[in-house]
Amino acid sequence: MKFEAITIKDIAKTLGLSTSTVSRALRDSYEISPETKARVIEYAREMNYRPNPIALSLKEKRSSSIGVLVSEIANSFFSQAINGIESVAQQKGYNVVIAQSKEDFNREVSALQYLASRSVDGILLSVSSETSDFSTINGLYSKGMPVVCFDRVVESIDTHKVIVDNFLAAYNATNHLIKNGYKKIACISNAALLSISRERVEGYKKAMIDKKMPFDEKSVCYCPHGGLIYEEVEEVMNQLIKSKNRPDAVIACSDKITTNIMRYCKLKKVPIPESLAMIGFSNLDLTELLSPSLSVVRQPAYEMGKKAAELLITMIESKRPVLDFETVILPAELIQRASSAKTKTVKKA
Amino acid sequence: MKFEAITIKDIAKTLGLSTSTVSRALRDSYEISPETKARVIEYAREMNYRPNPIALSLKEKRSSSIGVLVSEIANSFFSQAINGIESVAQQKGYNVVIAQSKEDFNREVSALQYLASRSVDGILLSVSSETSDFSTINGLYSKGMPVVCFDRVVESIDTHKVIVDNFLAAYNATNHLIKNGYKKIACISNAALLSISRERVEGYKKAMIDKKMPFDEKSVCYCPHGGLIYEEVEEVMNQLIKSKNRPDAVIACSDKITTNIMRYCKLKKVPIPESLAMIGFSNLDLTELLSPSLSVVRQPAYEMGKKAAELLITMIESKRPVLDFETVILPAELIQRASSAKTKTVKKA
DNA sequence: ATTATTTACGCAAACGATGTCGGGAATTAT
DNA sequence: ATAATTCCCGACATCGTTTGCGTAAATAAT
Repeated sequence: MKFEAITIKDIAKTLGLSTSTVSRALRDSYEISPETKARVIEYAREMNYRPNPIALSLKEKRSSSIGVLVSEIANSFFSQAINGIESVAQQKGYNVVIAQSKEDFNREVSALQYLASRSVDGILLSVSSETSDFSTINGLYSKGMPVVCFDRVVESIDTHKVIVDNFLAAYNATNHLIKNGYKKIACISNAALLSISRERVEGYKKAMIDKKMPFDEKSVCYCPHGGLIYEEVEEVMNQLIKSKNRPDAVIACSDKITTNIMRYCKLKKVPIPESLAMIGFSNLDLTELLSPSLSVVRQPAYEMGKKAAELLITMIESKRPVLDFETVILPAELIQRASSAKTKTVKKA
Repeated sequence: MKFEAITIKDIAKTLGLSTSTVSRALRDSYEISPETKARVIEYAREMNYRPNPIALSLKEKRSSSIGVLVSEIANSFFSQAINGIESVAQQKGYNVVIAQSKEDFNREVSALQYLASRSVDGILLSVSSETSDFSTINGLYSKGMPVVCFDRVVESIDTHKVIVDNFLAAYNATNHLIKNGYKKIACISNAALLSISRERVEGYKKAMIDKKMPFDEKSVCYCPHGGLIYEEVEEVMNQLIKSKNRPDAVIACSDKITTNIMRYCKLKKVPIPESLAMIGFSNLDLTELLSPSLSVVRQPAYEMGKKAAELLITMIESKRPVLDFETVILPAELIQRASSAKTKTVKKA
């Protein structure tokens, strides 16, 4: 099947004009007589003419589109961020091409290369949890492709970045558990490579040390696939639960890890918070409806997307190379609910 | 900022060849000598040359990309469907451009028009709940743009369609409530215009009539925004709860309606299922973790996306106009959990 | 030695739109 | 009446790639 849209050439032919004249008439150039303009505009409207964006892109060397590369769109944080990105993009006349890495390094590279080959004017990137080799993105960036990192940033490239204060968020979340009387707090994090993992784990450690809590390196666990796979969470949880130093609370550092821990506790009949308290990073909008209602660290995903898109478009439209870069750090929100509430068996510290 | 990728012209210049020769060498044409081929291929590899897809699109009049238009990607059903779509697209060498209507007719029209202007080779469409005027999509389709509808279909266009057996799903869900002893069952549906709404409401009605249950037209309610806005669900629920014929169970016909009813019941302290049983259409993957665990009708979203994408790509690649169309009807899954369980106060019917 | 064929490459057109340039006709100035 | 100036519009090149056609040189056939 083929879809043949009307072109400027078709209009020129039927109206007995040249393509240049039609083009100028449509762009309301002063060198076209009012009568000709009217004829052209009327006919174009009638035939529902739209300029071919592909031809424009080729000519202008820009596509008026931005690429977004995230690990998964079926993830509340990212879909909310994309909403923020779209709101800005639409307003500024860009459209958004979304690609998923699924936390897979090879998919990330091929997605980047597709986006790169001039089909987008810039890229918003949140790297996959597998990625430790940044040569593809570095290569693109050094050749002049505007890139803004959000959430999971690439330290090695010097550009705008939009993140949450992960350190403080984890610090506060851990503190909240400590205040509620929990003593043996474990931390289950995303892949160790990720910036967000490091920052969150650091926040957790600092809180534990500041409050002089017993702290054991074994109580920090990593899920290389970010909890996407239930079994990796199961394994980590089994280890924690069966260890002689069984934790009484846990902080989960990603959306999927959070929900998979809840699933685990339900399956294994580990009552929350009585037997294990928990708080997790999550952007799901129904954590209040879970059983028990879930204490969460919520990231301002929509705002992050918005800000990242604004920075990217500024970069794209800047005439001269951008030299000083911003790292926007937004605060996360701590929402206290039943899953981390004080339990009677725990004496206040 | 500008990103200048290497072109065939650059290669030609440095190697002292013509663009045609380079092009042919890269496509392994027989009329290029092995030595020249080797030179060109080696240099292209070295410089990481990629053909400009925009130039290709212009020349070939195809973009090797398909457009997906859904109401919202931050919706489990659609994000799962998109995953299915992407899996097929990637395998067949297409990339996916995603657009959201946010249930807004104007956004839908402008998204369609963007996709239309030759930037995609075909469109996968699930219409917005506001749409009653299908002239844009009809116009595109009649001009030869391949379109496949999924989930929310447009009856007036004759093309491939991929849906769930909504009638049967709602029939079974209603029956399930009846079997568990509920008598006054209300149905809260998405916008009345949508195909899925009509089919689901019909299934509900049929079950009520078959089982000789008291049936009142007032027990069918509609949310024009598909439950996206909490307040519209609140209003409907207030009416139902306060009516003299207060229902003892409810069937919710969309994801957002389902979760917003739960939110309502939690806020208003309406115990589920004791005071109001419920079952809802939902593709969330943590409905088991809700309080109470939620009975759901689950759609095979991933498979629907896959099938729809396959049909679309077949249409796109078909040499002659496709004339006989398929309507693929997949079964939904009924998952019984606590929210619709029998309660002691209800005698078995 | 002359002609025919093959080999290996370049030229130019095309896709749709825009912008630069140039020029014919009509109007105004001299 | 002639020169100068507007006013409108068309021809052409361009973006990157592919492809049909032409062709010089090399080889093969006569």
